[in-house]
Amino acid sequence: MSTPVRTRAARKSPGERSAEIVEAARLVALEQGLMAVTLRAIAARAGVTPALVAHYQPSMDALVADTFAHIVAEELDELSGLLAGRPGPAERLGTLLDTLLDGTRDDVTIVWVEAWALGRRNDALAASVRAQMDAWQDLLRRIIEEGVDHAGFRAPDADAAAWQILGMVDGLNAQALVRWGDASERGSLIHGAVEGMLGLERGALAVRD
Amino acid sequence: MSTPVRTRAARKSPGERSAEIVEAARLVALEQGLMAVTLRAIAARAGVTPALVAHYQPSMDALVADTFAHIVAEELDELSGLLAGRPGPAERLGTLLDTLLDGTRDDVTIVWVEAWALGRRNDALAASVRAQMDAWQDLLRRIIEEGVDHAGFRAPDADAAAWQILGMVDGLNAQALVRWGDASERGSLIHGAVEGMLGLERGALAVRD
DNA sequence: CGATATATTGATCATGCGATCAATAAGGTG
DNA sequence: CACCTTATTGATCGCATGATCAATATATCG
Repeated sequence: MSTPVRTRAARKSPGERSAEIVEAARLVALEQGLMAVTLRAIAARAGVTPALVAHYQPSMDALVADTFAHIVAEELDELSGLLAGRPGPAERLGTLLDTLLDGTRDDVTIVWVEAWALGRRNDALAASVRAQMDAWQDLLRRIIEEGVDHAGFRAPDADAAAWQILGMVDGLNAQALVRWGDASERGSLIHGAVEGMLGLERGALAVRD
Repeated sequence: MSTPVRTRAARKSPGERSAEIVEAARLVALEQGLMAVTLRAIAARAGVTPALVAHYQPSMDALVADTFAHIVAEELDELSGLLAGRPGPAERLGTLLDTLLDGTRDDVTIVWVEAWALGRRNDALAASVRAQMDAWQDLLRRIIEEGVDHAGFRAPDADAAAWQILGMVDGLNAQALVRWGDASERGSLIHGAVEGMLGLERGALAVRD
């Protein structure tokens, strides 16, 4: 067996150790969901004792909330960077939808779904979920507004359209957690719906590489 | 305090007791979510010992799956009955959307959200979720097909449209679990989106009583 | 080099979970 | 009424959770 003989963890500065613990929590959440983010799971991941994890965190509720925010904010950053390289609103919107529904995001989706559920009993998590929802809606809304101004999008209310699209993305992804899901089928669903909602012709959001 | 002195539960037939336990599980799930469906919670609700609840159920996984199916199927039945009284496809679709997003369904929504999450580790539950999703999509698809035939709906693919709408309904409801939610705002979002997707004029799905 | 501050640990507690089983008591039957 | 089937229970096990704290070991500083 490869059961490593546990040796005492090297002494490190609080800042460094704290960052390691947050990172371990992030990995646990992505691999097994937010509900699996426990003192012991994080400790095992970080090569440390549960007591040390507890020592660095005020409470599990706060740790779960931080872990959620960390995961989602990081993905938002990455996607923002990816979108910056796209020429126009239609390409940006198409890339965004394809990225969010490409079928390789179940790990992040399960984090969202569990956050909605756990948020009912974890106020800090609920606040974090609200903030992240707003951030994503904001990104989407800006693209739509830009498209209305410069790419022929027809959206009388960009704010509402952004919520509608975000709702459908979240709903389809959540459903896909349990349903056998052909990613391309899901992608086609969201493309068709969004093209219809924004008055675009079919295929307008197709990503051409 | 009103802590009732526990007396031995009256002896009942297996069928009757089993039904009581299923009903108690249903109430627990609606009040506190699927994750709170435990032997002890059900037992307290049914006025019985945990051992008896265990005696009547093969496993908790199966009990949770049954509870989910019971709750969702019952709601589908009720809604079907309600829709039967509506004159045409537009009225049926409008009533369906208003019912699903009227802001008084958080108890059922939390059951759906937790079912998606728990379904990853409970095969019976996942199968049940799939079946119920199909049933709801079927109801929606039939209404859309009828609308295309007789009420001017423009949906080249009724099957896809039903999945799109169901995705948006589930997504918006799940988000509303954590977000302060003005129900009328959500209703307006979904009405607007669906009217756009089906080529209907604004207000076509408004429910007129 | 020795002293001090503190990062780290092992042990332990209280709680809640599903599950099991012998013991008990209630109801139906002869 | 007596018997016997079985619905119901209390006790208990093994496991996992978050939390706490005195004890220990290590890095840093004087």
